[in-house]
Amino acid sequence: MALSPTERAIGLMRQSYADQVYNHIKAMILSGNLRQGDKIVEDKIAKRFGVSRTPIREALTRLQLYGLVHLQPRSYAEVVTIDSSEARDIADVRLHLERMAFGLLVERNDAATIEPLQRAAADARRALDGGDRAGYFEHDSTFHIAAAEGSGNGELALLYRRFENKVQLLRIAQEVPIERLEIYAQQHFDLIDLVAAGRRAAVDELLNVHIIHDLGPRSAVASAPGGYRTVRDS
Amino acid sequence: MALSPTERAIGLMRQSYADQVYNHIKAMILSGNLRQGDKIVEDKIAKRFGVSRTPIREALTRLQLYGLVHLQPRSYAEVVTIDSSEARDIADVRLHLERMAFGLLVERNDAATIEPLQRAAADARRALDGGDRAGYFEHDSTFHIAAAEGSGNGELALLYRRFENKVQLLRIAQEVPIERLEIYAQQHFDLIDLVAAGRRAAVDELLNVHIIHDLGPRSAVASAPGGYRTVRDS
DNA sequence: CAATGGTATATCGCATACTATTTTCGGGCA
DNA sequence: TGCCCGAAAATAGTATGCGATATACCATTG
Repeated sequence: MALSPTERAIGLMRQSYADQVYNHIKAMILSGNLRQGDKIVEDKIAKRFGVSRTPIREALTRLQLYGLVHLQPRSYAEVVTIDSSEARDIADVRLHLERMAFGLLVERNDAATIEPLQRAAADARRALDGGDRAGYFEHDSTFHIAAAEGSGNGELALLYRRFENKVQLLRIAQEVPIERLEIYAQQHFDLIDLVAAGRRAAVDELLNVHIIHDLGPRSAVASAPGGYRTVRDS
Repeated sequence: MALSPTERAIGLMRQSYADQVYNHIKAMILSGNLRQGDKIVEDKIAKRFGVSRTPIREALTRLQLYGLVHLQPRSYAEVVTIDSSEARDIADVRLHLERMAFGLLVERNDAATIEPLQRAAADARRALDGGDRAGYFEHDSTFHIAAAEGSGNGELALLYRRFENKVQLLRIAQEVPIERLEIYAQQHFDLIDLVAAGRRAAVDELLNVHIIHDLGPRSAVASAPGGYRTVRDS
């Protein structure tokens, strides 16, 4: 796993082992390759990757802080398990973060800013049409992260990108039926249209539908007037 | 730095060195003992604490993820510096998180939940009266964390507790004049009263004043009608 | 004198080895 | 049979050392 002379010659800055391991484990979790509650042992992973435990530990520390694994002191780590109450909490927090992000997007009213959302929405649509479930989740994630990034608030983007890990974990675990994913995919386009139209209240309402969906009521959100039915009726 | 027989006997689980170092450095940063941009060298700290670099590195990794230090790969770490643009972003995100928290508090309408806020507000007031600036910040922090905890949403509490580190760093760095702190201290009580009175819109408005204060306009927040003047007029 | 290059030093990244704690498991005992 | 206890295995926490990289400083050159 050493650096090849070629890599060194062209000055390619390689990721640290800790980075690589972090990305790999995260991908394993978010792809469902590692399931909730699965045991993670430093030594095993170290051997699998052919590195020492030191970078593994660093990667696990990060995964813990991103909320993807639970570290039992002196014992072993496991992939976090999210119960239904936590799922509601996560969705609720997410709703508020996204409302902030989309609110700022509406304010900016900048076509260039929402272009990445367009692309992500289209990619998600395509993945779904191709029956690529994992691919859909990936692009769904990208869509919402793009919204946070496009808000212009760097802290929000940072916060959201971290938080999104847990959201993605939920997406995997919930095994949402494909018909519902179809609806979500369409809502992405609707959101873009509403943002472009500057219809802030309608955006809020649609976000509520898009994010809270069938988790049951619990949130402190106030419904915006003139609820969401269809779009392009402005 | 070893564990005494007594500690072991009563089963006191001592924190790991990494934990202790983490807490200590964090306290140094949040107390202003380490200032923005200050260089942090693993070896120096290791020697100061009498432990090896390994737990130091773990502590620094965590501090980085909490947004308090910046780790330059292969170089050294430094305390993060927050420019005015980032400060606005942080305040804006904070406002939205707190609105969510206080919104849930209003909904719950539970006296027991608000009690920790009462206590923190009183402690802050006392600290300020005693001229204890650092103490005031500490209790100010506690007040807002208590609100997040009291919201009943565990994810929000988690998110806010992390985010609050940066807020606290800002509090230190901004060197707000004491007269303004007096105002803040009063607003804590006002917030509690408004929550108890169930006046959600007024809470929102006061939060806006309390958090955004003189950072200049930038936020996407809509002003609630019937702004904030005085309290106890319900 | 400024810019450039090179060398020394500072500092981190990772591997290895050791220690302390937790977990597991089997055997003795009620 | 079920439970408790103790030993062994599993596992994380920490220390130490070496190699790699970044930074700083100085000399050289135009």
